[in-house]
Amino acid sequence: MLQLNYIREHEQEVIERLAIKRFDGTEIIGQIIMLDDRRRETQKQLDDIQAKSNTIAKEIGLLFQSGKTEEANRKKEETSELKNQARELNTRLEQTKNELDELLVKVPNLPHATVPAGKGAEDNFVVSAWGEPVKDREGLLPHWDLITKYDIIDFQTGIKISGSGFPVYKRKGARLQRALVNFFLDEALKAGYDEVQPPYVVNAASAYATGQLPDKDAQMYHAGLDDLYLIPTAEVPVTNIYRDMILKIQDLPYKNVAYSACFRREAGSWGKEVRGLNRLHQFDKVEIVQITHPDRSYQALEEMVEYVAGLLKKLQLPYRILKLCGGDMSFTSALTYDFEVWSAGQGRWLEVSSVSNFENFQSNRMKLRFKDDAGKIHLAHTLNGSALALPRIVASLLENNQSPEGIRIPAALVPYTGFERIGQ
RNA sequence: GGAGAGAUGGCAGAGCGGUCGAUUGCGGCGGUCUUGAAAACCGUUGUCCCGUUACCGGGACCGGGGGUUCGAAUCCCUCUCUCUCCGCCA
Repeated sequence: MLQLNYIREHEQEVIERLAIKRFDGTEIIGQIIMLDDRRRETQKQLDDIQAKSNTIAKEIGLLFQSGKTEEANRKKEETSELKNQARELNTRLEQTKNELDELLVKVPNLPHATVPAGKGAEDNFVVSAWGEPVKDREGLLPHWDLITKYDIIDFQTGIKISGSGFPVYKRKGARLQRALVNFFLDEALKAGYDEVQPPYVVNAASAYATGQLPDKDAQMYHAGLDDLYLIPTAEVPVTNIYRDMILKIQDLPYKNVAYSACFRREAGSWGKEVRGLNRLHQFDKVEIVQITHPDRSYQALEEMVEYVAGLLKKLQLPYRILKLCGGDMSFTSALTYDFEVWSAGQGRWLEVSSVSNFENFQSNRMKLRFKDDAGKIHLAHTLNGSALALPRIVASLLENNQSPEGIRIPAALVPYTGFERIGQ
């Protein structure tokens, strides 16, 4: 969430920047400042009363010790009124804090100054592109036909076991999954990321810290008996490693990579656009996360974008990089680049990665800070990116590399798959 | 799942109703000594909120929440977690 002090000191600027994200902050920002004023005022009054009570309590203690019981008892009576006042103020303070918090968590992150205005996906800005998308679809099959043809991914059996969106990967399909995961992890290690294996279920505090709660709870599977959420991305558990921590400045940046299965309910987003591997309830992803100094986060973002681009080049998949417009950005992000690969059999671009800088929006929620050389404490910046999500990579690999002789595996992946071709 | 014990500052570990934000040790930082280092000695060492923002002042925090009391790290209730034993088990 945004920092209160920043909101107070830059009220107009905050409202203007939120408008880029198509969020009308005129009313809520005013309310937040008003509630914070009330919070401060109440806090001040409460502190004063506590100070008085503390003084009297100490005096009573001394009186008892010196045997002046009568005087002590007289003093006791003085405190009862103070106690009532304190109780009242405390209740008001708690209420005010809760109201303030409820509003604060509804305000999205401010977009970076370079984020273009825009309504939705159609207004995203194409930053760069690489490779030659095959536009002639003559004789090319979409991946949902290819997986049946070669019997490598089985949606029907997945439906029997779990439901739609939970495919069973078989034979070379299963081995391709494992190969991609290992390839992505090894590449990240080479690029200096530390590998971690996080839990796949998280508590509410973790989901709240990265911004999945309170807004997007309908997108997560929830294990009600234990009140745990299945992770929609490894971003959640990996970033939460650093929750409530004060890091040493010289240890920054922290760079982690994690493979995990990801679970998404995708409530209300099913349709023909999302056939086959285009959208699943369970999928595999390798995620990179960085915790950086505020002065270095945009440099880190560029580095992460370069890194993801390198992966796609090694896989020889034509891609383009989009800078998301305000209207298409996520709630928590300050700047996001999306990667899309060309899918020849469907004749369209598929989003395979999203790389974002959250600045201190997540850090502020999760109290992720660092101490500088002077001993001062500041919020760190958090970033993450998919590197990469498997299903659409697989879709694109299958569709782009199909031939009468089968599906050709890109050279960089062959050491991991142990085969060069799917099919004959 | 059953029985018992516990949760205190970066770590270890005292305190069990009143100068306790907390003894002490280790670690960290600064200094004396030394050609340099080690050792020794001296000093310093948490976070958050509010006011002043040079200095400083007030408040809160001893796992979370609630209660008793003039006053709680200390007593009571409750939740969570950890450890030991038993059970179950990859």
